[in-house]
Amino acid sequence: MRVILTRAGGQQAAVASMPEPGDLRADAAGPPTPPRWTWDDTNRWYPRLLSDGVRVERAHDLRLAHAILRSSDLSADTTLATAPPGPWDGLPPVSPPQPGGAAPPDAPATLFDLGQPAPSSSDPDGDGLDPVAELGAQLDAIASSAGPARLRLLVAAESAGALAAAEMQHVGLPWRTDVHDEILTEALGPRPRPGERPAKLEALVHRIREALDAPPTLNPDSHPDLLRAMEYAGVGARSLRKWELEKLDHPVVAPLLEYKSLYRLYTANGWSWLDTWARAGRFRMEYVVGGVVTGRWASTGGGALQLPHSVRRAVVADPGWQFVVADAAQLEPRVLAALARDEHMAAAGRGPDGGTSAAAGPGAAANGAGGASAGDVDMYAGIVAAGVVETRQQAKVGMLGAMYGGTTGVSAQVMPRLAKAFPQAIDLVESAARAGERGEVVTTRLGRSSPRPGSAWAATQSRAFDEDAGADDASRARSQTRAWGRFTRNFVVQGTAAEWALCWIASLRRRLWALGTVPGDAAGLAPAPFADRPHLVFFLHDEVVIHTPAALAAQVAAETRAAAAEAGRLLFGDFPVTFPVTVATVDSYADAKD
DNA sequence: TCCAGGTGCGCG
DNA sequence: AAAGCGCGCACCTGGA
Repeated sequence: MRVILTRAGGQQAAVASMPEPGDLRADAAGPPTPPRWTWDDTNRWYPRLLSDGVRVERAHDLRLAHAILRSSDLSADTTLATAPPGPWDGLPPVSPPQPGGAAPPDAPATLFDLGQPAPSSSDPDGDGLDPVAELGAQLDAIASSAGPARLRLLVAAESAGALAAAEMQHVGLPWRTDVHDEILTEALGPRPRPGERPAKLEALVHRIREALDAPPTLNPDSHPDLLRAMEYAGVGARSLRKWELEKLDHPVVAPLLEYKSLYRLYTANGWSWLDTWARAGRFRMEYVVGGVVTGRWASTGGGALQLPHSVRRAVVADPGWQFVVADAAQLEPRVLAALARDEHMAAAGRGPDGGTSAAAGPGAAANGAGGASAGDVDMYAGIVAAGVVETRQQAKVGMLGAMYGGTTGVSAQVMPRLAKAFPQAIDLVESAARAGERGEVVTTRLGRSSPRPGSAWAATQSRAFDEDAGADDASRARSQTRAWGRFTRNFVVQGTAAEWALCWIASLRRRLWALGTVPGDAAGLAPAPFADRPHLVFFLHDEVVIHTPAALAAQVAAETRAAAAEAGRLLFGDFPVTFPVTVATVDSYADAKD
């Protein structure tokens, strides 16, 4: 049974899909399945519900699901995918409201008027965005696809991710502006007046000019300026990259490297960042769910996914609360092992002894403050123990090379040994690369497909075959071909890892809610509906931060591990791959360093 | 004065 | 172009 709810006046429609009768029967013994809210864009509706203290358990985000189903190889033959481009294609995401900002013009005063009769379809704005028709088309596309179960899970996970993202935006990341200011003052000197450099930067500029014997007009922020001065002084640098400068032996190198590092802190996460982004003790980032082609999240505003380690000291839990910081250990190689169903590689991931030790299971003990416990199931150590390579560093660089397409250095050296030990895993990434080189699409475990190369790609390829094509035309085409192969090679791994992470947080947010509130009166500073409950505050590809009443920290830690195991089962069934999680219970994010 | 492009670095 | 993937952001430059 699907119940359609429209607000009074009907300018906007939201659709709630109620449990099917079968679901109700299956749940007869337990609590009823909560409704799945279906809407055009989670960020149009959910922030307002959260402001009213309402949490939504399940959702179906039509915009996100459309993007997946439209391009998935699994649903390529469906009506939805073969239809001409429509209004749901390329729909820009709704930007969530900023706290204190004006309500968006189309924000409804109340979400629903339950007295309204349910329409069978709705296109109130006449913009072609009919959520009822679109939901029907999507459910049909999933059902008639080549992988209904996979796509159903992917759409559910993507939508759950949208809920989690909106919730994290709602509560914000606890941020101590006073601690941040201390960090800055310590590194840069006191906050400068507008238009002036911080004292420590100014001193470094003088040292740089001195070392180069350059005039006071030398602007260290101007690359052409600086390169010219360095050439004149005979430094011999081709660029200003850190790794390049480090190779040089010249008095300017040390102050210049220090200047670049501090300059970065000052411009990217300095006082003006603080003024703009850390309001009222919280950093409210805006996640862009599905913002990366591979399915990873992107972010906009404040560089939320690039918070330097040097300022994480400012992320401090509220009084009486703690952070549980959980990190999926060696996520991508484990995902690769499972994707390829490579038993030997999966066994290496179960630890140096192949997983026979009791500590290797998902039940590995939760640890106390500052501790971490995934070290004994280090996959790279497992690869060394299996005799594939000599050192952990070789294992790590080799695996990264396999997944990224490295062709030189250590990664190229150890590749033959990896290919011999783990033929199925290496075959998988190699065929993904070759498919990309042929201009073909590759697809993740749950059905997200890579984009096709753009028109410029084909143009470059055909130019290489012109009669008057030169050697550089050919080499340009070849390098472009290889680059696209590296992209598709990585896509299957990064994209499937992103799916694992979506399932992880989807499971986790459900488990955290189920932990309930703490006994007694421990309402914290977080807004409703999370004021007295553990909740997610940060997500970074393979890492989560949970803000929790201290009394629940141990249970939260256990749930992060259980959720990781559940994510593994959802994606890979009973294939014996493990996803150990490094967990730290801390007062400050900086104390969770891996 | 605005904008695209290049450069470099933060994160995973 | 480091040795290979994916991002966001700040700055400078040079042209409109």
